[in-house]
Formats: sequence, structure tokens, C-alpha cells
Amino acid sequence: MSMAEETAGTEASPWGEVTPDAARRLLLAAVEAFAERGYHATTTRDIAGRAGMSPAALYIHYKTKEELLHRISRIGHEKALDILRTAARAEGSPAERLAEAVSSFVRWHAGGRTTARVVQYELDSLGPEARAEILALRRQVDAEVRGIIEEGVASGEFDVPDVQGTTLAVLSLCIDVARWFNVDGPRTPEEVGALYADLVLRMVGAGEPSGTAQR
Amino acid sequence: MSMAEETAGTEASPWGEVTPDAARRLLLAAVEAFAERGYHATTTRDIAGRAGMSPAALYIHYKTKEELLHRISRIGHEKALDILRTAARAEGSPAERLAEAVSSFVRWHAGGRTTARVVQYELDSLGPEARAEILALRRQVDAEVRGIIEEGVASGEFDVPDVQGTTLAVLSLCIDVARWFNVDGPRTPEEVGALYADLVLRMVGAGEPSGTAQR
DNA sequence: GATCGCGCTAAGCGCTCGCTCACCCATCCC
DNA sequence: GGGATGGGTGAGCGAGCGCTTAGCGCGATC
Repeated sequence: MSMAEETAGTEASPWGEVTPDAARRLLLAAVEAFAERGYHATTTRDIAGRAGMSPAALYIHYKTKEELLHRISRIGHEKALDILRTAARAEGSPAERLAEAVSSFVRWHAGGRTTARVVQYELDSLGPEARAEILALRRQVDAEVRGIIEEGVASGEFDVPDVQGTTLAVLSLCIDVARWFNVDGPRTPEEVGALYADLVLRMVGAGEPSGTAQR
Repeated sequence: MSMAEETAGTEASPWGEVTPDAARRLLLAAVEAFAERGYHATTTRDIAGRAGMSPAALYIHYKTKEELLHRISRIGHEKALDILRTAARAEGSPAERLAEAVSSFVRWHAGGRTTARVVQYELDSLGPEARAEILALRRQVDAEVRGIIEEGVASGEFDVPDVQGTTLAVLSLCIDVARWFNVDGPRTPEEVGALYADLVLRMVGAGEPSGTAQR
């Protein structure tokens, strides 16, 4: 059980960059509230209440409720992109890097489901210019995964008729984890990550014949 | 181009059972509005306006705004379940039935993205007892897919270490189509359905060596 | 030790929400 | 033709929304 724990478990880690302390507490409260009820069903009074402050305190640190969502979304997407970049640029074969990319990306979505839910599903609640900024980050996410798959195809290691379609499917699989994963469920983020990495290797035609995943 | 069109293309078909006519128009308007902006961001005035009626008209046919979502969600889940059941109980090998189940399920999510979005992503906006009813339908959806996979494993046609996990992944892949599919994008629902059926067969270890999907 | 500035609160503004109510007007039965 | 019925409207209620403003407490500064 001495696995990497940079992304799994506690979700507080990525928000260390947010200062001052009150602003971070408000952001964390907003993440929880948005994940539970959705952006539009969350009130500024609810966010401030969770952070132990009065409703007006929110507007000292953030101009609007939407700015909170924007900040959460940008930081979350940057973290997701960072996870994929690290895996994509590591040493190893395309299959090894794709497996590591998928398993770490899935671990992030499962372990930090609260954050991932907001990041992946509340995009439409942003205004046009904020959404455009986030969509640019999403295209970079897509490009990282596509890059690994293209390398595997070029080296003959993968057998993929439709690279862009398969890229979409791989990301789809990972992202949807944030929708269904249940912390109280029977699976740990690590187990889901390992299972999904195996399934993705099969999708690109690089799966081991059998027996890598247990259960 | 003489393909089955029962689920693709126009989305108006499944709502034929809703009467009277004004109630159906309101329901259709609600589906559009919920899909575009989400349940909580949609106002009853918006729904009534899209249906060409006054805000008060809504309450002649529906007790609350939530009842609209409940009706949409139940009808949608029943349709989804029906699609999967038809594929699961058709003749053919497990691989053929799984491919048909995935491709028709994906076609429904892509072609009827408006409806599918509401059905798959607005579940949390329902109250406790309505949500419980829908969750029971979801368990039946899961059971249909799991059933096909179990048959393929039993016959030795599939190689699946984790049946429940793979079932989850297959459904995940299909459902997420409703999140990203764009009607104006480069792919038709039929193309995505064929691609995803191929990918799923690879996931269960029953994929053809290569060359089934084009592009 | 008075002054200042910053983080925060109490109160509340203007607005829009889900929903209701009194009433209208075709259609239909007798 | 008179009255009942049922789908529809215009106006508006109470509540809760996002956000603002006036002022308070308190540590840092000189």
C-alpha cells in the first residue's frame, strides 16, 4: 500500500495556491456545494455558510458567484492537464504511458470526485469568454491523449482505425468516472484506475492476452 | 442510407404517448430548456414561452416543475431500457448482441442528445422518491448489459476479468456520448455507434483483428 | 495611543422565481 | 338558449435570489 498519493485521497492539496486563507475556504466550500447540488442550485448564502462566514464575505474575495466557478474550473483543468502531461512525457513504451495516463487520470476523477464533478459537468454554467478559455484547456487535454495513441500507432504497437474517435472514447471513459464513482462503493480509485487502464489497452489493440487485472 | 431510423434523427417520436396535445408541447419545451440550461437554470416562464403559452398554463397539466422532469426522466429511461432489451433478446451470438446493444444505445444518446442529456444528467435534481424510482430503472439497464457480457464469458467468446466493472465501463462510454456529441460535428450518430460497438468488442476480448471501422 | 486600513458583518435593495387565483371563452349536453 | 365543463389567461403573491452598502473590530504603523 505504498502507492503514489499525490492525487488520490484528500482533495485539499491542489488548492494550496489559493490565498488568502479565507478565499481558499470559500473556494473549497463552493466546490462542495457545486458538486452536491450543481452551480445554479447553489446559493451564495450556502457557500458562505459552509465556509463559516456571512454572505457578504464572499464578495470581498470574488467579484461574482461565477468567478468562483471559473477559478475552480481553471485550476481543476490545469491539474488534469498536468497529470496527463506527466504521464505522456514519462519514459516507457506508448502502451505503458497510455496505461499510466489513464490510471492516474481515473484516480484523479475518482479520488477527487467532488472537484472533478464540478470541473467536468458545470462547464455550461460559465459565461462565453470563461467557457472559451476552459475549452482551450480541454483541447490540450485531448491532444495529450491523442499524442500517445498516435505514437503507438506509428510504432505499430497499437491497432487503431480511428485515432480521434478512440481518443474521444478514452477521455469519455475517464471523465464519466466523476459521474458514477461512489466513495462508499466497493471499489477504490486505484482499482478503477487499474481496470480502466487495462480496458483502454484492449481498445487500442495493445492489451495483454489476459490476467493483468484481478477479481 | 436506408437504415433503421426509429431512434435516430427526430426526437419527437417517443413522446407520442403524452396527451393531451398541450401537455406534450409543454413536455417537449421542457426537454429542450432543461437540456440547454439545466433544470435549475430553467424557469417555468421559459418552458411555457417555448410552448407558446402563458406561465400559468403549465400548472393545468403538471403539478410542479419537478413533475415535468420526473415524467421526462421516466419515459426516457423506459425507452433506453427498451432499446437495450430488444438488442439483448435478439438472435445471434453474445458478440453480435453486445455490438447491437451498444450501437443502438449510442445512436439514441447521439441522435436524441437533447433528451438523453436530461435523462442522464439531471437525475440529482429529482426529489428522493422520484430519484429512487429512476434508480431502479437504471439497475435494470445495468442488468441487461451485464447479462450479455456474462453469456459471452460463459460461452468462452469473451475474455473479461471483471464483469461488473466492464459493464460499468461499457455503459459509461455510451452515456457520456450525451455530454460531448455535437449535432453539427463531423460524426453522425450511426458512425459513433459503429465505432463504439467496435471498441466495446475489443474491451471484452471479442474484437475482430482489424478493419471493421473506416476512417 | 490616536490613526489608518483591511477583513468582515447586519441589513436590505431590486429582482425574479415557482406557483396561485379570479376570471374568460369556446364547446357540448339538454 | 342556459348552464356546466375544462383548457386557457393576466395579474400578482410570498419567498428567496445575487449582490451592495454602511459601519464595526482590530492589528499594524508612527
